[in-house]
Amino acid sequence: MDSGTLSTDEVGAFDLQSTLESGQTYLWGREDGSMYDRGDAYGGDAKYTTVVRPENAPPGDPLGTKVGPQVVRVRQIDDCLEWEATFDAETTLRRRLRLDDDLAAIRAATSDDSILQAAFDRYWGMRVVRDPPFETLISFICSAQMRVSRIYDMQRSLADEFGESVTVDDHTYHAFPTPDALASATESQLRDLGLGYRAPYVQRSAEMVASGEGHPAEAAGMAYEDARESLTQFVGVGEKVADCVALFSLGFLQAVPLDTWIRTTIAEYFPECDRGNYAETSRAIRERLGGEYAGYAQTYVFHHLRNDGTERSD
DNA sequence: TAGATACCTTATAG
DNA sequence: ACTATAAGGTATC
Repeated sequence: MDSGTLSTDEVGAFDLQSTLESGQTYLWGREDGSMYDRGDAYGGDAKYTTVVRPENAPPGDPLGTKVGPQVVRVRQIDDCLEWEATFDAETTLRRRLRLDDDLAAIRAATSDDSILQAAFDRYWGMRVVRDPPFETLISFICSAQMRVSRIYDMQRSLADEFGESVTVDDHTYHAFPTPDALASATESQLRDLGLGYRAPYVQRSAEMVASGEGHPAEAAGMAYEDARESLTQFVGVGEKVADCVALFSLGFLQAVPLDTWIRTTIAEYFPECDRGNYAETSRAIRERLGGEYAGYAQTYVFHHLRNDGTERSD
């Protein structure tokens, strides 16, 4: 196993638990098994694991020289991010966790509204993630009308059932399924995993990618609103899910997914931004929150409201 | 083209 | 215990 460390001196403030347990990514698991278990506790120094595929690596990433699924584990001890992996994972971690983002500059470019500043203060160091496009597409197709903890369970079930396995240190992990694997699944098999009406959406969208009809990564080079429109070609993907893929995978930091939480926030704090339809409301709240970094603002507000809004965690 | 409705499943509130 | 409601919406009519 390779290993290494990254400190805040190198990458600025970061908060691993908030980054990985804020409903942005469903590709990591906690070694203690309590991912998204509220109630049980603080995972400040928990160890997180994910399985990555060499074919998802950008040019120059040491990951790209490997064959078959690879494993990365990370934990945060105070100001230090410690990792161990079956390859030299620093490049991958910097990219996937957006460790090169200048958080202070991003915050400075967003609005000074109290709700947003409270979220920044509370979870300072949280990063927007940059997950692989296909994985993100499927995860957020599954997210429709679903709680975060259940979305996570569903992705875990998909991986266990259809993903390639890899064993490290006597522990077996499963990679996220390939487009081929999910395209070959039947609706009935997917319903058995509890996907409900999302089952045919997942199968058909996977089939589109597997057959070459389209790929979510193709939207990366487009102008933001064209990218969002393009992503809705996939079955089960409307404007909201398209924004999630744009933000959490394709690097469109201006994307603000209009979910139930942000809609509540708009009604309460920014009623003038409600323009009656998705596209116009999206533009208004994007300009209001932070323009090119509005998606970062949304991610902080979402996590803050979901974590501290209605429930008492203490 | 805008608006209403059905849709799987499960955790939680009442 | 039992029912109603809502959960990071979308497709269809």
